[in-house]
Amino acid sequence: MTNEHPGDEALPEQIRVRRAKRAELLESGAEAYPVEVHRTHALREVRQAHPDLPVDTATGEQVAVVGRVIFLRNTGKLCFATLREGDGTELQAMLSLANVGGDELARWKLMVDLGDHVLVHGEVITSRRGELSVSADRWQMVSKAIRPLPVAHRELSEETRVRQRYADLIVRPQARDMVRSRARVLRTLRNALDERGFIEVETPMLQLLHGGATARPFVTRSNALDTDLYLRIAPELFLKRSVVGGIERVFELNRVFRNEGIDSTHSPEFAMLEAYQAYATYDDMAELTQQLVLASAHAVFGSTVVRHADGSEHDLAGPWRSVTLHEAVSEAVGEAVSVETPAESLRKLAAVHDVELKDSWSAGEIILELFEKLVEHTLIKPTFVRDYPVEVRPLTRQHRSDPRLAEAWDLIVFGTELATAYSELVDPVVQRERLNAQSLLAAAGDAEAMQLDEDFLRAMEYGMPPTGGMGMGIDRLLMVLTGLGIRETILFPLVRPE
RNA sequence: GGGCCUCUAGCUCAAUCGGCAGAGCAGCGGACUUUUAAUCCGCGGGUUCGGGGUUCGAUCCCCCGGGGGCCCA
Repeated sequence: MTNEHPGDEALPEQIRVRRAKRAELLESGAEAYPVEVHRTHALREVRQAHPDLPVDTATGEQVAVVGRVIFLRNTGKLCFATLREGDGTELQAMLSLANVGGDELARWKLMVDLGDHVLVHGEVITSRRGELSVSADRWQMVSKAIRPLPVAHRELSEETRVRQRYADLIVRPQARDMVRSRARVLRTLRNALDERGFIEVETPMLQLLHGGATARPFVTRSNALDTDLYLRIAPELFLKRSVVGGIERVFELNRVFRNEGIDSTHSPEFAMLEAYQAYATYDDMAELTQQLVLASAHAVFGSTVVRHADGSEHDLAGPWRSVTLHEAVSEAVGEAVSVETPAESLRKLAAVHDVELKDSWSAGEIILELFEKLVEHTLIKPTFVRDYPVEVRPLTRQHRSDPRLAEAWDLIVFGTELATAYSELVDPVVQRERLNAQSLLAAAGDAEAMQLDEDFLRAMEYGMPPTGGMGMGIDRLLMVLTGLGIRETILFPLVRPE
Protein backbone atom coordinates (compact mmCIF):
# COMPACT_ATOMS: atom_id res chain seq x y z
CA MET A 1 0.00 0.00 0.00
CA THR A 2 1.26 3.43 -0.79
CA ASN A 3 0.12 6.97 -0.34
CA GLU A 4 2.92 8.30 -2.50
CA HIS A 5 1.99 9.01 -6.08
CA PRO A 6 5.02 10.28 -7.98
CA GLY A 7 2.89 10.96 -11.06
CA ASP A 8 0.28 12.98 -9.18
CA GLU A 9 1.16 16.25 -10.85
CA ALA A 10 0.07 14.74 -14.17
CA LEU A 11 -3.35 13.69 -12.87
CA PRO A 12 -6.49 15.77 -13.25
CA GLU A 13 -7.11 18.00 -10.27
CA GLN A 14 -10.20 16.15 -9.10
CA ILE A 15 -8.41 12.82 -8.94
CA ARG A 16 -5.52 14.39 -7.03
CA VAL A 17 -7.96 15.84 -4.54
CA ARG A 18 -9.75 12.55 -4.02
CA ARG A 19 -6.51 10.62 -3.68
CA ALA A 20 -5.48 13.09 -1.00
CA LYS A 21 -8.76 12.52 0.83
CA ARG A 22 -8.18 8.78 0.72
CA ALA A 23 -4.69 9.23 2.11
CA GLU A 24 -5.99 11.51 4.83
CA LEU A 25 -8.62 8.99 5.86
CA LEU A 26 -5.96 6.32 6.18
CA GLU A 27 -3.55 8.59 8.06
CA SER A 28 -6.28 9.50 10.53
CA GLY A 29 -6.64 5.82 11.39
CA ALA A 30 -9.96 5.42 9.56
CA GLU A 31 -10.48 3.01 6.72
CA ALA A 32 -11.16 4.04 3.15
CA TYR A 33 -11.96 0.47 2.03
CA PRO A 34 -13.06 -1.60 5.05
CA VAL A 35 -13.23 -5.34 4.43
CA GLU A 36 -16.60 -5.66 6.10
CA VAL A 37 -19.46 -3.31 6.82
CA HIS A 38 -22.18 -3.92 9.37
CA ARG A 39 -25.39 -2.88 7.71
CA THR A 40 -28.71 -3.91 9.17
CA HIS A 41 -31.03 -3.08 6.27
CA ALA A 42 -30.93 -2.72 2.53
CA LEU A 43 -32.23 0.66 1.37
CA ARG A 44 -35.14 -1.17 -0.20
CA GLU A 45 -36.01 -2.79 3.13
CA VAL A 46 -36.16 0.58 4.85
CA ARG A 47 -38.41 1.93 2.10
CA GLN A 48 -40.67 -1.11 2.19
CA ALA A 49 -40.98 -0.97 5.98
CA HIS A 50 -42.09 2.68 5.85
CA PRO A 51 -44.11 3.21 2.70
CA ASP A 52 -45.92 6.38 3.73
CA LEU A 53 -44.90 8.05 6.95
CA PRO A 54 -46.28 11.52 7.59
CA VAL A 55 -44.03 14.54 7.38
CA ASP A 56 -41.49 15.10 10.19
CA THR A 57 -41.88 11.70 11.84
CA ALA A 58 -39.40 10.01 14.16
CA THR A 59 -39.84 6.22 14.16
CA GLY A 60 -37.36 5.37 16.87
CA GLU A 61 -36.06 2.57 14.66
CA GLN A 62 -32.28 2.36 14.40
CA VAL A 63 -30.71 1.10 11.15
CA ALA A 64 -27.36 0.98 9.44
CA VAL A 65 -27.58 1.41 5.66
CA VAL A 66 -25.05 1.47 2.87
CA GLY A 67 -25.09 3.02 -0.57
CA ARG A 68 -23.34 5.06 -3.19
CA VAL A 69 -23.62 8.81 -2.70
CA ILE A 70 -25.30 10.18 -5.82
CA PHE A 71 -26.35 13.63 -4.60
CA LEU A 72 -24.88 15.81 -1.87
CA ARG A 73 -26.57 18.82 -0.29
CA ASN A 74 -24.35 20.14 2.45
CA THR A 75 -25.52 23.12 4.46
CA GLY A 76 -23.88 24.61 7.52
CA LYS A 77 -25.09 22.36 10.28
CA LEU A 78 -27.32 19.88 8.43
CA CYS A 79 -26.16 17.80 5.49
CA PHE A 80 -28.24 15.73 3.09
CA ALA A 81 -27.05 12.94 0.83
CA THR A 82 -28.95 10.66 -1.49
CA LEU A 83 -27.71 7.07 -1.31
CA ARG A 84 -28.42 4.49 -3.98
CA GLU A 85 -27.98 0.72 -3.97
CA GLY A 86 -27.70 -1.81 -6.78
CA ASP A 87 -31.37 -2.29 -7.56
CA GLY A 88 -31.78 1.44 -8.03
CA THR A 89 -33.46 2.11 -4.68
CA GLU A 90 -32.55 5.51 -3.28
CA LEU A 91 -32.75 6.75 0.30
CA GLN A 92 -31.80 10.05 1.89
CA ALA A 93 -29.25 10.33 4.69
CA MET A 94 -29.28 13.36 6.99
CA LEU A 95 -26.35 14.38 9.15
CA SER A 96 -27.06 17.08 11.72
CA LEU A 97 -24.64 18.84 14.02
CA ALA A 98 -26.83 17.89 16.94
CA ASN A 99 -26.68 14.13 16.23
CA VAL A 100 -23.23 13.43 14.82
CA GLY A 101 -21.25 16.24 16.49
CA GLY A 102 -19.07 18.93 15.06
CA ASP A 103 -16.00 16.83 14.31
CA GLU A 104 -17.86 14.09 12.45
CA LEU A 105 -19.95 16.59 10.52
CA ALA A 106 -16.82 18.46 9.46
CA ARG A 107 -15.14 15.19 8.50
CA TRP A 108 -18.18 14.24 6.40
CA LYS A 109 -18.09 17.53 4.53
CA LEU A 110 -14.37 17.23 4.01
CA MET A 111 -14.12 13.56 3.04
CA VAL A 112 -17.28 12.54 1.21
CA ASP A 113 -17.56 13.08 -2.54
CA LEU A 114 -20.17 12.09 -5.08
CA GLY A 115 -19.58 8.46 -5.97
CA ASP A 116 -18.30 7.31 -2.58
CA HIS A 117 -19.94 4.36 -0.86
CA VAL A 118 -20.79 5.20 2.72
CA LEU A 119 -22.47 3.61 5.70
CA VAL A 120 -24.90 5.69 7.73
CA HIS A 121 -26.18 4.58 11.11
CA GLY A 122 -29.12 6.25 12.79
CA GLU A 123 -32.86 6.63 13.19
CA VAL A 124 -35.39 6.24 10.40
CA ILE A 125 -37.29 9.52 10.14
CA THR A 126 -38.98 11.73 7.61
CA SER A 127 -37.78 15.25 6.95
CA ARG A 128 -39.95 18.32 7.15
CA ARG A 129 -40.49 17.92 3.45
CA GLY A 130 -41.59 14.32 4.03
CA GLU A 131 -38.55 12.60 2.58
CA LEU A 132 -37.86 9.22 4.17
CA SER A 133 -34.37 9.48 5.67
CA VAL A 134 -31.85 7.97 8.01
CA SER A 135 -30.81 10.61 10.50
CA ALA A 136 -27.21 9.73 11.29
CA ASP A 137 -25.63 9.43 14.66
CA ARG A 138 -22.50 8.09 12.96
CA TRP A 139 -21.16 7.45 9.47
CA GLN A 140 -18.33 5.50 7.91
CA MET A 141 -16.52 5.53 4.58
CA VAL A 142 -17.17 2.20 2.83
CA SER A 143 -15.36 2.76 -0.48
CA LYS A 144 -13.69 6.00 -1.47
CA ALA A 145 -14.09 6.85 -5.15
CA ILE A 146 -11.04 8.62 -6.51
CA ARG A 147 -12.47 9.27 -9.96
CA PRO A 148 -15.28 11.82 -10.27
CA LEU A 149 -18.67 10.51 -11.28
CA PRO A 150 -19.98 11.62 -14.68
CA VAL A 151 -22.71 14.24 -14.50
CA ALA A 152 -25.74 12.35 -13.23
CA HIS A 153 -28.23 14.61 -14.96
CA ARG A 154 -27.08 14.15 -18.53
CA GLU A 155 -26.48 10.98 -20.45
CA LEU A 156 -22.95 10.04 -21.33
CA SER A 157 -21.92 10.37 -24.94
CA GLU A 158 -22.65 7.24 -26.91
CA GLU A 159 -19.01 6.28 -27.07
CA THR A 160 -18.38 6.63 -23.35
CA ARG A 161 -21.54 4.68 -22.61
CA VAL A 162 -20.17 1.71 -24.49
CA ARG A 163 -16.51 2.03 -23.48
CA GLN A 164 -17.26 2.63 -19.81
CA ARG A 165 -20.42 0.66 -19.25
CA TYR A 166 -19.75 0.73 -15.49
CA ALA A 167 -20.13 4.53 -15.60
CA ASP A 168 -23.18 4.23 -17.84
CA LEU A 169 -24.77 1.84 -15.34
CA ILE A 170 -24.12 4.28 -12.51
CA VAL A 171 -25.76 7.27 -14.15
CA ARG A 172 -28.38 5.82 -16.50
CA PRO A 173 -31.34 3.83 -15.17
CA GLN A 174 -32.19 2.47 -18.63
CA ALA A 175 -28.74 0.86 -18.79
CA ARG A 176 -29.49 -0.95 -15.55
CA ASP A 177 -32.95 -1.90 -16.81
CA MET A 178 -31.47 -3.50 -19.92
CA VAL A 179 -29.26 -5.81 -17.85
CA ARG A 180 -32.30 -7.01 -15.94
CA SER A 181 -34.52 -7.28 -19.03
CA ARG A 182 -31.94 -9.39 -20.77
CA ALA A 183 -31.64 -11.72 -17.80
CA ARG A 184 -35.42 -12.01 -17.62
CA VAL A 185 -35.66 -12.90 -21.30
CA LEU A 186 -32.96 -15.57 -21.02
CA ARG A 187 -34.66 -17.09 -18.00
CA THR A 188 -38.04 -17.00 -19.75
CA LEU A 189 -36.73 -18.72 -22.86
CA ARG A 190 -35.07 -21.45 -20.81
CA ASN A 191 -38.18 -21.99 -18.70
CA ALA A 192 -40.49 -22.06 -21.70
CA LEU A 193 -38.32 -24.58 -23.52
CA ASP A 194 -37.92 -26.64 -20.37
CA GLU A 195 -41.71 -26.75 -19.94
CA ARG A 196 -42.00 -28.10 -23.46
CA GLY A 197 -39.55 -30.94 -22.78
CA PHE A 198 -36.47 -29.39 -24.41
CA ILE A 199 -33.07 -30.23 -22.93
CA GLU A 200 -30.37 -27.57 -22.83
CA VAL A 201 -26.93 -28.74 -23.92
CA GLU A 202 -23.53 -27.14 -24.39
CA THR A 203 -21.74 -28.04 -27.58
CA PRO A 204 -18.20 -27.12 -28.64
CA MET A 205 -17.32 -23.49 -29.16
CA LEU A 206 -13.88 -24.48 -30.38
CA GLN A 207 -14.32 -26.51 -33.54
CA LEU A 208 -11.99 -28.30 -35.92
CA LEU A 209 -14.24 -27.46 -38.86
CA HIS A 210 -16.63 -24.59 -39.24
CA GLY A 211 -20.13 -25.23 -40.43
CA GLY A 212 -23.82 -24.91 -39.71
CA ALA A 213 -24.08 -21.48 -41.31
CA THR A 214 -22.42 -19.42 -43.97
CA ALA A 215 -20.18 -16.88 -42.27
CA ARG A 216 -16.50 -16.09 -41.81
CA PRO A 217 -15.14 -17.70 -38.66
CA PHE A 218 -12.52 -16.53 -36.18
CA VAL A 219 -9.45 -18.74 -36.25
CA THR A 220 -7.44 -19.66 -33.18
CA ARG A 221 -4.75 -22.19 -32.41
CA SER A 222 -4.44 -25.30 -30.26
CA ASN A 223 -0.88 -25.86 -29.09
CA ALA A 224 -1.69 -29.35 -27.82
CA LEU A 225 -3.17 -30.50 -31.13
CA ASP A 226 -0.84 -28.30 -33.17
CA THR A 227 -3.75 -27.30 -35.35
CA ASP A 228 -5.99 -24.37 -36.15
CA LEU A 229 -9.37 -24.25 -34.47
CA TYR A 230 -12.44 -22.20 -35.32
CA LEU A 231 -14.70 -20.36 -32.93
CA ARG A 232 -18.11 -21.68 -33.82
CA ILE A 233 -20.35 -19.74 -36.16
CA ALA A 234 -23.32 -21.93 -35.17
CA PRO A 235 -24.02 -24.90 -32.89
CA GLU A 236 -26.22 -26.52 -35.54
CA LEU A 237 -24.15 -29.52 -36.55
CA PHE A 238 -23.62 -30.63 -32.97
CA LEU A 239 -27.23 -30.16 -32.00
CA LYS A 240 -28.22 -32.37 -34.94
CA ARG A 241 -25.75 -35.01 -33.75
CA SER A 242 -27.61 -34.79 -30.41
CA VAL A 243 -30.94 -35.42 -32.15
CA VAL A 244 -29.42 -38.42 -33.96
CA GLY A 245 -28.39 -39.72 -30.53
CA GLY A 246 -31.96 -39.51 -29.28
CA ILE A 247 -32.09 -36.14 -27.54
CA GLU A 248 -35.24 -35.44 -29.45
CA ARG A 249 -35.92 -31.96 -28.10
CA VAL A 250 -32.71 -30.07 -27.62
CA PHE A 251 -31.58 -26.46 -27.49
CA GLU A 252 -28.54 -24.36 -26.87
CA LEU A 253 -28.62 -20.74 -25.76
CA ASN A 254 -25.16 -19.26 -25.93
CA ARG A 255 -22.62 -17.28 -27.88
CA VAL A 256 -21.58 -17.68 -31.50
CA PHE A 257 -18.81 -15.78 -33.24
CA ARG A 258 -18.71 -14.33 -36.71
CA ASN A 259 -15.68 -12.54 -38.08
CA GLU A 260 -17.65 -9.92 -39.95
CA GLY A 261 -18.66 -6.29 -39.81
CA ILE A 262 -19.47 -4.40 -36.64
CA ASP A 263 -22.36 -1.92 -36.78
CA SER A 264 -25.61 -1.04 -35.05
CA THR A 265 -27.14 -4.44 -35.86
CA HIS A 266 -24.06 -6.70 -35.93
CA SER A 267 -21.66 -7.76 -33.19
CA PRO A 268 -18.81 -10.24 -33.76
CA GLU A 269 -20.02 -12.27 -30.81
CA PHE A 270 -23.70 -12.59 -30.15
CA ALA A 271 -26.10 -14.83 -28.30
CA MET A 272 -28.18 -17.28 -30.27
CA LEU A 273 -30.89 -19.75 -29.43
CA GLU A 274 -31.02 -22.86 -31.57
CA ALA A 275 -33.74 -25.44 -30.91
CA TYR A 276 -34.38 -28.77 -32.62
CA GLN A 277 -37.47 -30.88 -32.24
CA ALA A 278 -37.75 -34.40 -33.69
CA TYR A 279 -40.97 -35.25 -35.51
CA ALA A 280 -41.72 -31.56 -35.95
CA THR A 281 -41.80 -29.39 -39.07
CA TYR A 282 -41.10 -25.74 -39.76
CA ASP A 283 -44.75 -25.06 -39.01
CA ASP A 284 -44.33 -26.45 -35.49
CA MET A 285 -41.21 -24.31 -35.08
CA ALA A 286 -43.20 -21.22 -36.13
CA GLU A 287 -45.72 -21.95 -33.40
CA LEU A 288 -42.93 -22.44 -30.86
CA THR A 289 -41.11 -19.31 -31.94
CA GLN A 290 -44.19 -17.15 -31.61
CA GLN A 291 -44.78 -18.47 -28.10
CA LEU A 292 -41.16 -17.79 -27.13
CA VAL A 293 -41.22 -14.21 -28.44
CA LEU A 294 -44.53 -13.42 -26.74
CA ALA A 295 -43.35 -14.97 -23.49
CA SER A 296 -40.25 -12.76 -23.69
CA ALA A 297 -42.36 -9.66 -24.25
CA HIS A 298 -44.43 -10.61 -21.22
CA ALA A 299 -41.29 -11.12 -19.16
CA VAL A 300 -40.14 -7.57 -19.86
CA PHE A 301 -43.42 -5.64 -20.12
CA GLY A 302 -46.01 -7.92 -18.53
CA SER A 303 -47.90 -7.71 -21.81
CA THR A 304 -47.61 -8.43 -25.51
CA VAL A 305 -47.33 -4.67 -25.98
CA VAL A 306 -43.68 -3.64 -26.19
CA ARG A 307 -42.54 -0.09 -25.47
CA HIS A 308 -39.62 1.17 -27.50
CA ALA A 309 -37.01 3.65 -26.37
CA ASP A 310 -38.58 6.29 -28.63
CA GLY A 311 -41.86 5.97 -26.71
CA SER A 312 -43.74 4.06 -29.40
CA GLU A 313 -45.81 1.03 -28.45
CA HIS A 314 -46.36 -2.07 -30.55
CA ASP A 315 -48.63 -5.01 -29.83
CA LEU A 316 -46.98 -8.26 -30.87
CA ALA A 317 -50.05 -10.36 -30.12
CA GLY A 318 -50.92 -12.96 -32.74
CA PRO A 319 -51.99 -14.40 -35.00
CA TRP A 320 -48.89 -13.58 -36.99
CA ARG A 321 -49.05 -13.22 -40.72
CA SER A 322 -47.51 -15.94 -42.85
CA VAL A 323 -46.74 -15.41 -46.54
CA THR A 324 -44.66 -17.22 -49.07
CA LEU A 325 -41.59 -15.45 -50.42
CA HIS A 326 -43.17 -15.31 -53.86
CA GLU A 327 -46.44 -13.86 -52.52
CA ALA A 328 -44.54 -11.17 -50.65
CA VAL A 329 -42.57 -10.19 -53.75
CA SER A 330 -45.70 -10.31 -55.91
CA GLU A 331 -47.39 -7.77 -53.63
CA ALA A 332 -44.40 -5.47 -53.76
CA VAL A 333 -43.98 -5.48 -57.54
CA GLY A 334 -47.72 -5.45 -58.27
CA GLU A 335 -47.47 -8.45 -60.51
CA ALA A 336 -47.79 -12.16 -59.77
CA VAL A 337 -44.48 -13.99 -59.65
CA SER A 338 -43.91 -17.61 -58.72
CA VAL A 339 -41.27 -20.27 -58.76
CA GLU A 340 -42.26 -20.68 -62.42
CA THR A 341 -41.35 -17.10 -63.35
CA PRO A 342 -38.23 -17.17 -65.54
CA ALA A 343 -35.15 -15.19 -64.58
CA GLU A 344 -35.49 -12.86 -67.57
CA SER A 345 -38.95 -11.70 -66.44
CA LEU A 346 -37.64 -11.14 -62.90
CA ARG A 347 -34.74 -9.11 -64.28
CA LYS A 348 -37.21 -6.80 -66.05
CA LEU A 349 -39.15 -6.35 -62.80
CA ALA A 350 -35.92 -5.61 -60.96
CA ALA A 351 -35.05 -2.96 -63.52
CA VAL A 352 -38.48 -1.34 -63.09
CA HIS A 353 -37.93 -1.13 -59.32
CA ASP A 354 -34.27 -0.04 -59.54
CA VAL A 355 -32.91 -3.18 -57.92
CA GLU A 356 -29.39 -3.98 -59.09
CA LEU A 357 -28.61 -7.62 -59.86
CA LYS A 358 -25.52 -9.63 -60.62
CA ASP A 359 -25.41 -11.24 -64.06
CA SER A 360 -24.71 -14.66 -62.59
CA TRP A 361 -27.83 -14.80 -60.45
CA SER A 362 -30.50 -17.44 -60.92
CA ALA A 363 -34.24 -16.82 -60.63
CA GLY A 364 -34.17 -17.85 -56.98
CA GLU A 365 -31.33 -15.48 -56.12
CA ILE A 366 -33.12 -12.63 -57.91
CA ILE A 367 -36.35 -13.28 -56.00
CA LEU A 368 -34.44 -13.17 -52.73
CA GLU A 369 -32.77 -9.89 -53.73
CA LEU A 370 -36.14 -8.38 -54.69
CA PHE A 371 -37.50 -9.43 -51.31
CA GLU A 372 -34.59 -7.98 -49.37
CA LYS A 373 -34.60 -4.69 -51.27
CA LEU A 374 -38.34 -4.12 -51.70
CA VAL A 375 -40.17 -6.01 -48.96
CA GLU A 376 -38.14 -6.84 -45.88
CA HIS A 377 -37.91 -3.31 -44.44
CA THR A 378 -41.69 -2.86 -44.87
CA LEU A 379 -42.61 -5.83 -42.66
CA ILE A 380 -43.15 -4.17 -39.29
CA LYS A 381 -45.59 -6.59 -37.66
CA PRO A 382 -44.19 -10.09 -37.07
CA THR A 383 -44.34 -11.98 -40.37
CA PHE A 384 -43.22 -15.48 -41.32
CA VAL A 385 -41.84 -15.41 -44.85
CA ARG A 386 -41.67 -18.96 -46.10
CA ASP A 387 -40.83 -21.39 -48.89
CA TYR A 388 -37.56 -20.14 -50.33
CA PRO A 389 -36.10 -21.39 -53.62
CA VAL A 390 -33.78 -24.32 -52.92
CA GLU A 391 -30.75 -22.58 -54.39
CA VAL A 392 -30.80 -19.94 -51.65
CA ARG A 393 -31.36 -22.47 -48.85
CA PRO A 394 -28.99 -25.27 -49.91
CA LEU A 395 -29.00 -27.05 -46.56
CA THR A 396 -32.75 -27.31 -46.14
CA ARG A 397 -35.10 -30.14 -46.99
CA GLN A 398 -36.93 -29.58 -50.23
CA HIS A 399 -40.59 -28.66 -50.02
CA ARG A 400 -42.99 -31.60 -49.74
CA SER A 401 -45.23 -30.15 -52.47
CA ASP A 402 -42.66 -28.55 -54.81
CA PRO A 403 -39.06 -29.76 -55.08
CA ARG A 404 -37.92 -26.37 -56.36
CA LEU A 405 -38.74 -24.85 -52.95
CA ALA A 406 -37.31 -25.40 -49.49
CA GLU A 407 -39.33 -25.74 -46.27
CA ALA A 408 -37.83 -22.73 -44.58
CA TRP A 409 -39.09 -19.49 -43.05
CA ASP A 410 -37.62 -16.25 -41.81
CA LEU A 411 -39.41 -14.31 -39.11
CA ILE A 412 -39.30 -10.59 -39.89
CA VAL A 413 -40.18 -7.97 -37.24
CA PHE A 414 -39.64 -4.22 -37.49
CA GLY A 415 -38.06 -4.76 -40.89
CA THR A 416 -35.29 -7.08 -39.74
CA GLU A 417 -34.82 -10.80 -39.47
CA LEU A 418 -35.35 -12.12 -35.96
CA ALA A 419 -35.41 -15.89 -36.42
CA THR A 420 -35.18 -18.57 -39.07
CA ALA A 421 -36.33 -22.19 -39.21
CA TYR A 422 -36.29 -25.23 -41.43
CA SER A 423 -37.78 -28.59 -41.85
CA GLU A 424 -34.31 -30.02 -41.56
CA LEU A 425 -32.63 -32.03 -44.28
CA VAL A 426 -32.13 -35.52 -42.86
CA ASP A 427 -31.38 -37.59 -45.98
CA PRO A 428 -27.68 -38.41 -45.53
CA VAL A 429 -27.12 -38.95 -49.26
CA VAL A 430 -28.53 -35.53 -50.21
CA GLN A 431 -26.77 -33.97 -47.24
CA ARG A 432 -23.44 -35.32 -48.48
CA GLU A 433 -24.05 -33.95 -51.97
CA ARG A 434 -24.90 -30.52 -50.64
CA LEU A 435 -21.93 -30.40 -48.24
CA ASN A 436 -19.65 -31.60 -51.02
CA ALA A 437 -20.77 -28.67 -53.11
CA GLN A 438 -20.12 -26.34 -50.17
CA SER A 439 -16.65 -27.75 -49.58
CA LEU A 440 -15.81 -27.22 -53.24
CA LEU A 441 -16.75 -23.56 -52.82
CA ALA A 442 -14.60 -23.42 -49.68
CA ALA A 443 -11.68 -25.01 -51.50
CA ALA A 444 -12.16 -22.46 -54.27
CA GLY A 445 -11.64 -19.69 -51.74
CA ASP A 446 -15.13 -18.86 -50.47
CA ALA A 447 -14.34 -17.99 -46.84
CA GLU A 448 -17.99 -18.28 -45.84
CA ALA A 449 -18.62 -21.73 -47.29
CA MET A 450 -18.77 -24.74 -44.99
CA GLN A 451 -16.06 -27.34 -44.77
CA LEU A 452 -16.83 -31.02 -45.30
CA ASP A 453 -17.59 -32.50 -41.89
CA GLU A 454 -17.23 -36.28 -42.28
CA ASP A 455 -18.08 -36.91 -38.65
CA PHE A 456 -21.36 -35.02 -39.04
CA LEU A 457 -22.19 -37.04 -42.16
CA ARG A 458 -21.39 -40.27 -40.31
CA ALA A 459 -23.89 -39.23 -37.63
CA MET A 460 -26.51 -38.50 -40.27
CA GLU A 461 -25.92 -41.92 -41.81
CA TYR A 462 -27.00 -43.57 -38.58
CA GLY A 463 -30.41 -42.00 -39.28
CA MET A 464 -31.88 -38.73 -38.06
CA PRO A 465 -35.62 -38.47 -37.45
CA PRO A 466 -37.56 -35.80 -39.36
CA THR A 467 -36.83 -32.68 -37.38
CA GLY A 468 -37.75 -29.02 -37.19
CA GLY A 469 -34.93 -26.61 -36.36
CA MET A 470 -35.04 -22.95 -35.37
CA GLY A 471 -32.46 -20.27 -34.67
CA MET A 472 -33.12 -16.90 -33.06
CA GLY A 473 -30.73 -14.06 -32.29
CA ILE A 474 -31.12 -13.10 -28.65
CA ASP A 475 -29.59 -9.66 -29.10
CA ARG A 476 -31.98 -9.09 -31.98
CA LEU A 477 -34.86 -10.21 -29.76
CA LEU A 478 -33.86 -7.62 -27.16
CA MET A 479 -33.65 -5.02 -29.95
CA VAL A 480 -37.16 -5.92 -31.11
CA LEU A 481 -38.49 -5.65 -27.57
CA THR A 482 -36.74 -2.40 -26.64
CA GLY A 483 -36.10 -0.63 -29.94
CA LEU A 484 -32.43 -0.13 -29.00
CA GLY A 485 -29.23 -0.86 -30.95
CA ILE A 486 -27.25 -4.05 -30.46
CA ARG A 487 -24.54 -2.25 -28.47
CA GLU A 488 -27.14 -1.30 -25.90
CA THR A 489 -28.38 -4.87 -25.52
CA ILE A 490 -24.88 -6.28 -24.97
CA LEU A 491 -23.41 -5.31 -21.62
CA PHE A 492 -19.80 -5.09 -22.76
CA PRO A 493 -19.71 -5.00 -26.56
CA LEU A 494 -16.40 -5.25 -28.38
CA VAL A 495 -14.91 -1.82 -29.08
CA ARG A 496 -11.71 -0.77 -30.73
CA PRO A 497 -8.89 -0.28 -28.25
CA GLU A 498 -8.59 3.30 -27.01
C1' G B 1 -14.80 -0.41 -49.25
C1' G B 2 -17.27 4.80 -50.52
C1' G B 3 -19.70 9.46 -48.84
C1' C B 4 -21.12 12.78 -44.90
C1' C B 5 -20.80 14.34 -39.73
C1' U B 6 -17.98 14.42 -35.23
C1' C B 7 -13.59 14.54 -31.41
C1' U B 8 -12.51 21.18 -26.85
C1' A B 9 -11.90 21.03 -18.69
C1' G B 10 -13.53 14.98 -14.71
C1' C B 11 -18.74 14.83 -17.51
C1' U B 12 -22.17 17.20 -21.14
C1' C B 13 -21.49 20.95 -24.54
C1' A B 14 -20.34 26.46 -26.59
C1' A B 15 -16.59 29.50 -29.05
C1' U B 16 -18.97 34.93 -34.60
C1' C B 17 -14.97 36.25 -40.39
C1' G B 18 -8.56 32.98 -38.58
C1' G B 19 -7.46 37.40 -33.34
C1' C B 20 -6.28 36.47 -25.17
C1' A B 21 -10.54 29.02 -25.26
C1' G B 22 -16.02 29.61 -22.38
C1' A B 23 -20.75 27.70 -19.76
C1' G B 24 -23.50 24.19 -16.68
C1' C B 25 -22.58 20.26 -13.50
C1' A B 26 -18.29 18.41 -10.78
C1' G B 27 -13.79 20.43 -7.71
C1' C B 28 -11.43 24.05 -4.08
C1' G B 29 -12.33 28.27 -0.22
C1' G B 30 -16.34 30.85 2.44
C1' A B 31 -21.81 31.38 4.25
C1' C B 32 -26.10 28.51 5.47
C1' U B 33 -30.13 23.20 10.66
C1' U B 34 -34.99 20.80 6.23
C1' U B 35 -32.43 20.09 1.26
C1' U B 36 -34.44 17.18 -3.31
C1' A B 37 -29.86 18.45 -9.88
C1' A B 38 -30.19 22.90 -2.65
C1' U B 39 -28.90 28.20 -2.75
C1' C B 40 -25.48 32.52 -2.43
C1' C B 41 -20.21 34.75 -2.80
C1' G B 42 -15.23 33.85 -4.47
C1' C B 43 -11.31 30.74 -6.94
C1' G B 44 -8.68 27.16 -9.70
C1' G B 45 -8.92 23.66 -13.72
C1' G B 46 -7.09 22.87 -21.11
C1' U B 47 -1.34 18.55 -25.21
C1' U B 48 -8.76 21.96 -28.29
C1' C B 49 -7.56 13.35 -30.67
C1' G B 50 -2.11 12.82 -32.84
C1' G B 51 1.44 14.54 -36.67
C1' G B 52 2.58 17.96 -40.52
C1' G B 53 1.46 22.47 -43.51
C1' U B 54 -0.42 27.63 -44.70
C1' U B 55 -0.35 32.24 -41.73
C1' C B 56 2.15 37.81 -38.04
C1' G B 57 -1.41 34.59 -35.57
C1' A B 58 -4.97 28.05 -36.19
C1' U B 59 -10.16 25.06 -31.84
C1' C B 60 -11.31 27.30 -36.76
C1' C B 61 -8.24 26.59 -43.27
C1' C B 62 -5.28 22.39 -45.99
C1' C B 63 -2.79 17.32 -45.90
C1' C B 64 -1.78 12.53 -43.37
C1' G B 65 -3.18 9.29 -39.42
C1' G B 66 -6.52 7.61 -35.22
C1' G B 67 -11.39 7.12 -32.44
C1' G B 68 -16.81 7.52 -32.73
C1' G B 69 -21.57 8.12 -35.37
C1' C B 70 -24.95 8.12 -39.69
C1' C B 71 -25.96 6.75 -44.76
C1' C B 72 -24.63 3.70 -48.94
C1' A B 73 -22.34 -0.86 -51.11
